[in-house]
This record gives sequence, structure tokens and C-alpha cells, in this order.
Amino acid sequence: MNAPTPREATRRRLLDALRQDGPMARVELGQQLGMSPASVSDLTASLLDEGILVTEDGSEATGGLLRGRPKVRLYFSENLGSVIGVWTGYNRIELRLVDSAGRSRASRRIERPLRNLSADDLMDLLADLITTFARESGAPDVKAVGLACQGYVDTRDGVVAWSPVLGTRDLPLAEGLRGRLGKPVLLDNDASAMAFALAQRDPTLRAGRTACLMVGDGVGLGFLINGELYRGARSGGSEFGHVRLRRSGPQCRCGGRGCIEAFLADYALHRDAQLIDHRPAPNALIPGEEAMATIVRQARAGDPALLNLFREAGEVLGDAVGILIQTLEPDHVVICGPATRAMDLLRPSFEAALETQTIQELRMLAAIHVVESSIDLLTEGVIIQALRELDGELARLKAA
Amino acid sequence: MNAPTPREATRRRLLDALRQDGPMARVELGQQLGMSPASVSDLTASLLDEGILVTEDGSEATGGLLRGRPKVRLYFSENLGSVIGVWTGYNRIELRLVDSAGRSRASRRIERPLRNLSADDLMDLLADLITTFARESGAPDVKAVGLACQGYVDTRDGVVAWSPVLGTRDLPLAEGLRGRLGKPVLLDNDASAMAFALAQRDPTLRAGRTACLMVGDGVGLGFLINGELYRGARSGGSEFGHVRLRRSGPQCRCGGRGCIEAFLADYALHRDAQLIDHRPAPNALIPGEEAMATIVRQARAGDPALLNLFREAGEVLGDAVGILIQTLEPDHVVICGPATRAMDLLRPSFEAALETQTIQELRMLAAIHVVESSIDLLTEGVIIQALRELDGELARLKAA
DNA sequence: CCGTTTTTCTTCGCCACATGAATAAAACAT
DNA sequence: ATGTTTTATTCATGTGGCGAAGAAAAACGG
Repeated sequence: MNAPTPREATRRRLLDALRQDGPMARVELGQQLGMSPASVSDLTASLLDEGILVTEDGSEATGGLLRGRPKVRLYFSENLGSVIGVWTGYNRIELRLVDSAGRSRASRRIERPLRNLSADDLMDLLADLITTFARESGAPDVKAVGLACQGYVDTRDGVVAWSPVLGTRDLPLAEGLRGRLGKPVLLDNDASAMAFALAQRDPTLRAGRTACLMVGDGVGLGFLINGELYRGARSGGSEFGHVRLRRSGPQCRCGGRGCIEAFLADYALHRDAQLIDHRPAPNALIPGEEAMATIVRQARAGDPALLNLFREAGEVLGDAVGILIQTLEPDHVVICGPATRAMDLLRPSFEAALETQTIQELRMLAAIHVVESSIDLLTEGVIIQALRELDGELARLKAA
Repeated sequence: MNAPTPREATRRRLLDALRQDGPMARVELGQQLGMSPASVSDLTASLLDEGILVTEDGSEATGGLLRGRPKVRLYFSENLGSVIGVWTGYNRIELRLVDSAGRSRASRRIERPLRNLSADDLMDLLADLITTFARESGAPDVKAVGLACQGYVDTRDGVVAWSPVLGTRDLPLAEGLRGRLGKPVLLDNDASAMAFALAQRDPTLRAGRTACLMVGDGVGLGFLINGELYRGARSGGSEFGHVRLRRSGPQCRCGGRGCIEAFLADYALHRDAQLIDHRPAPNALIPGEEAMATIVRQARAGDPALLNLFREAGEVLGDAVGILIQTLEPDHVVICGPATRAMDLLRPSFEAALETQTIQELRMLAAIHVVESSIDLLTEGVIIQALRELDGELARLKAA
């Protein structure tokens, strides 16, 4: 809201660098941020003073062969409370507890569909799960909660504007949870959170433009420009999964037909696999990992109908990535999420479609990464965002 | 390249504001840029000193009813040379001469296809046309040339990586022209230039994210984030027009089938209109404005086959805008270029397609503008970019 | 016609932030 | 011990921007 002072901006850059590339000595920070040792020293002095950073290097071996005064690495303090990250999937919820240094302390997975709950019931349930998890995992002092969910999210107001999972519209989820938990709640789209987390881990993804396509329960897109999430009109992610690629394609859970998601998401593959065997169409539940593994195994064994299903899915994936390349001209395209388990089945038609869909000059610029990413990484995405917010929060508290 | 000093950055912001919102007094500048009158005074003093700005307000009436010391508006000097902007279309070239204050001084349109020329011949021809135009219009002192062309452009290196118009690939156009003309040459994609120019004129387009779809000779996309052009991997615009929407659609000049362009561009509509009458398919020349006007007239008169053509084109346009909305979540979508002449024919199917393609929540956020924009505006886009560069250039010269 | 009012612009002292240079600190090598 | 090397801190300095006070330029009001 209020304009950050230049000091706050550099402070933030410094903390970001430290979070991304691990504990570092002051000289290294200076080099990386392109600022003088004097400035780093000055800035870190106050951060150490505030207790945000510690320097418990002590006996840490510096290698032995180097001479000169040893580096003193700066760490985030672990004792400034913790943050809980939550992901709400279609029929399960993942929770994770992380201390203020970013170290994972506990995690839990709960099988529980969230559909068909009233807004109040949903928020009551989530608040209950979160407090139970915090208590049972002995969370020291939960300072904030980060929540990643599918659908179209207004990250500024913390509102789920639309979601294929929760039935409701314009759900003020952050506010509701904040009221119930008494803690700040940060909301984001799950694909955005995943993209952010991946870029935190891999410096190459932070350079230039990275389009991250997460394929699993649904299809989401997170887009990064120089490591920062691109935010749209309501500062949310996009609903790229509901671009309608085939005019008379299969039914999508958004109500439309032929959306990208309707070919690629687990529920779509599972449903269409069932239809092949003339078994009754399953209800809307997302299949479990076992069910999906079975389908993949049968396809790998050579089931022609299933192979055709994956061929078509790969083609849609190629078209989708092609659209991204022609529209955004990214340096990196990341394909991640559960669907990467079947990348071998998707790849031939994926590559063929990508080739016919894109202009060669543009296609050659985009490096395509296939990353097997877990939900752990996803919760990490919102957690890091929450931790970043907290840094600023602490500074403001100290000032008062 | 080299990091701009903070001073240079604010200097640039000030000049940009002055260019966008016309001559202004110092107080107004201060309000708009959120800085104190003292700072503005300081900064403008050196700009006036360098001769970049002038204050020849003199007898300008301030309204009469206001009291107090009258505002002194700051103008760009007109006497610091001029800039030529060029647009290379499919079968014509537009040139425009503008003085250092941004006022248009002369313009010319040359009917001349550029295809099937060798790289050297092409650059010779362009250089010749530009010098002739400069001489005949009595250009005082041409400081730079801005060139907008179709296709995939590397704006940093000034290379046309790919173009459906020029047959060549990786053409170092800026360097070639710079060698021939002895002046800096700035290259950009034409849709990007158009988007930029539109946003310069209309402040609302500078707020948030604006996707500008230019439909005419081809289909191009310019994307703005907070008034600045989004730049992809090679810092160029995108080739959105060659997203393949219909797998077995009509032939596109890129070699593919079913590209957005293959439905919407003038050449496509003209070609398909000819085919209806079983006339021989025309050669690849872009039809003239008269030919297009005839087609539009016949369609308005009720020709069912032509109406169908426009219906299909509108549908593709709706799908295209839908993809943009679902992917970029823009605040504004601008449809501009010659194709707006037939917007009445396109609109019904456009709106229907847009509605089925997009999620309502997202669609409602994007304001859709249909703007009849001329090529004049397009050359203005590159010219303003060139002028902006020159400001910095002048500062560096003074410093040396 | 001359002070008063009002608004714009400038001058000046000051503060926040960052830097380079000198200095101190902490190790190893001899 | 004493130099060598690298890291961290201190301090004087410079830059950019700001608030406050004052100067300037007009209209207004007697």
C-alpha cells in the first residue's frame, strides 16, 4: 500500500537473496546484490540487531585451504515463530509447518473433499484443520498462514473469485480464516505458488521469463518475470487451463467443453479411461494416485485405446505450450505436477504438436523443462511468500 | 547496458510524463510524479540549461479567472533535430518526419512491395527511400530513425528474426540501415509500436495491463504492463497471430494452417471472398483498401457467403481475445487496425465466442476497446521510443 | 495606484542512503 | 612473533530528494 522507502527495498532484496541462495557471508551478499561491503555491513547490523538474522557460524568449517579472515555466514533466525502452508486440492488437503528460517518442521496430508460445503462450513473446517495441525505438531508460534488453492484468486484481497473445486464465488477466504485464526492469511493460486517455489530453488528460472504449467488435479499456469510472479488485473494468476482448445472436446468441470484441462487433468484422463471400458463414468472425484498409476501402466503395456488417450493429451499439451510460447515468448517453460509421471507417453505427440504450432525461431528460444514436483514444493511457495511479508511486518513492529 | 543513476531515472520519468500528458507547469509535474516542487525545479533547471526543454510560454493565456503567479509550462524544444519513423507493410511503406518536440512535420506513403528482395537490396531501398524523404521534406537534422515492421523482431539487437513479409531470416536490419544512413536506427514490431503509441495517448491504457491486438495486414499483439512494453526472450513482441486455432483451417502465409491470422487478416478475407465466387485465388498481394471496402459493402448488403466469412472471422477473434484474457488477465483489451472497419460484421460472433471461451469472472475484468487507429499512430510509436532514447543520448553527450 | 492575496517557483539547510578509503579483525604461513 | 590475506567495520563524503522559508508574478480590492 504505502510506498516502501528505499531502505526497505534494499533490505528486502538482501533478505530475498539470502533466502534464495542460502546462508551467505556479507562479502558474497555484496557481490550478488552489486552493492558495497559497507552498505551490506550497515544493513545486516540492524537485521542482526532485530534478531531476524543470526550469525551462529561459530565452528563452521570454511574449507581449510583458504586463508584470511574467515567468512561469517548469515542465517535466518529459527526462533521467530513459524508459518503454516496449506494446499487445498480437489479431495485432499496438505499442510506444512515451517520455522522462521524456512526449515520444514512437520507436514500432514488429509483426505477430505471440500466440495459442497457452505462458505462458513468450509472456513470452519479449514480453520479447525489448521489449528489441530498446529497444536499436534507443537508449532512454536504460528505467525501467519499461507494458502494455495485452485481457481481464480485475488491475491490482494485474499478472495477466491472463482474455483472449479469450491462451489462458491467471490469467497473472502483470507478474511474468513484471519477472523477464525487470528493470524494474517495469505492466499494465492496454486500454480503461481508452485512457479514461485521452483524459481526460488533454481536460479536459472529466475532469469527472464518463465511460464510454469502445472498439470495434475487441474491445469494451472504460473508466470514469472525475473523471478517475480506476474499478476493480472485482480493480481491473481491466470485460468489458462480453461482456454478452450477443441471446440467440441470433452466436458470440463468448468462447464465448458474442450478446455485444456478437460484433456490433461487427472480427472479427465481417469474419466475417459473408464469410458473406454464402458464402465460407468465415475463421479467427479479426483482419482487417487493408484488409479492413475494403473492407467499409466496399462498404457505403457500397449493398450491402444489408452495410448490414444495419452496421444491426444500430449497433443493438447503441445498446443498449450505452443500458445504460451507464441504469446509470452518465454525463456523457460516448465511442465510440472503429477502429470509428469506419464511424460513418456505424452512426449511424442507433445513434440509434434509443439512443432506445428510454433514458429521455429520462437520455439528455439524457450527451454522446456519437465520437473517432477511434489505438493511439498507447492506449499513452500506460499510459505516463502508469507515469510517475505513477515520480514516487512517485523520491521514495522520494531519501528513502532 | 550500464546501470542508470537514480538521477537519470527520475529525469526520464519527468520527460516521459511531459511527453505523454503534454506541456505542463512544474507544480503539475510534481503532483503527477509524486515529488516535491523543489526537486522538479532542480531537475528542470538542468534540462532547460541543456536546451532539451524550453519555457516559451510567454503570452499563453492561463484562463484568466485564476489568480496567483501564473503557471509556466515546459515544452520540449523543437530545435534539437528530428526523427523519422517508418512502417514497412506488405506492399507499402509509410514514412513520417517529426521534430524533437514530437510535432509531425511531414509524411509520405509509398506503394511498393518489399518481398523477394535480397537483404542488401532491401536495405539499400529502404535507406534510399528514407534519405529521399528526408531531403524532400527539408528535414532539419535527422537524429535517428525508428522502424516498425511485421514479424518477430529482436529489439535489442535490431534484428528481424522472422517475418512473413520479408522472405529473409535473422536480418540485421538496424545495423544495415545504421551503416547506410549513419544514424541510430531503432527497430520494433509494428503491433508493439501501435500499442505503445495508443497508451501514450490514452492514460487509462497505461494503468495496469493492456493487450493490444492489431488486425490488418496481419494479426499482431502488443502487450503493455503499466505503460511499458512487455518484452519477451529476445526482447521482441510476440507472434500471437500465428497461434493455430483451427487444426485444419485455411492456409496462413506462415506456412501453417488455421492460424488466427489466416481468418482475420485482410489478405485472408480477400482470398476467401474470391474463392466464394470461384474466381481464381489472388496472388499473395495484400488487397487495397478499395477491394476490402467492396467486400465489406457486399457483406453488409446481405451476401450470405460473405456474411459467413465474417461470422467465422469474428468467432476466431473472440477465441483469440478469450485466450488473451484467460492467459494474461488484462485490464484492457484493445482491438485496432484496419479490421475495425468491419467490426459491426464481426461483433455478434465475436461476442458469442468470447463468452463461451472465457470464465465470466475474468471476462468482466477486461474492458474491451475497439479503436480505429491509423498507420500514422503506428509510426508515432517507434518515433516516441526513438525520442526517448535521444533524451538519454543528449544527456550523455553533455556529460562528455 | 498600492498594498493584499494567492499561487508558483527557487533557495537553502537537512536527512537518508549509499559509497570509497582507511582501519580493525581473524585466521594461516613462516 | 610477524607478515599475509581476506573479511568486516568505521568514518568522512557525495548524491538525491525534501520541507520550510522566501522571492516572484500575477489578480484583487480598496
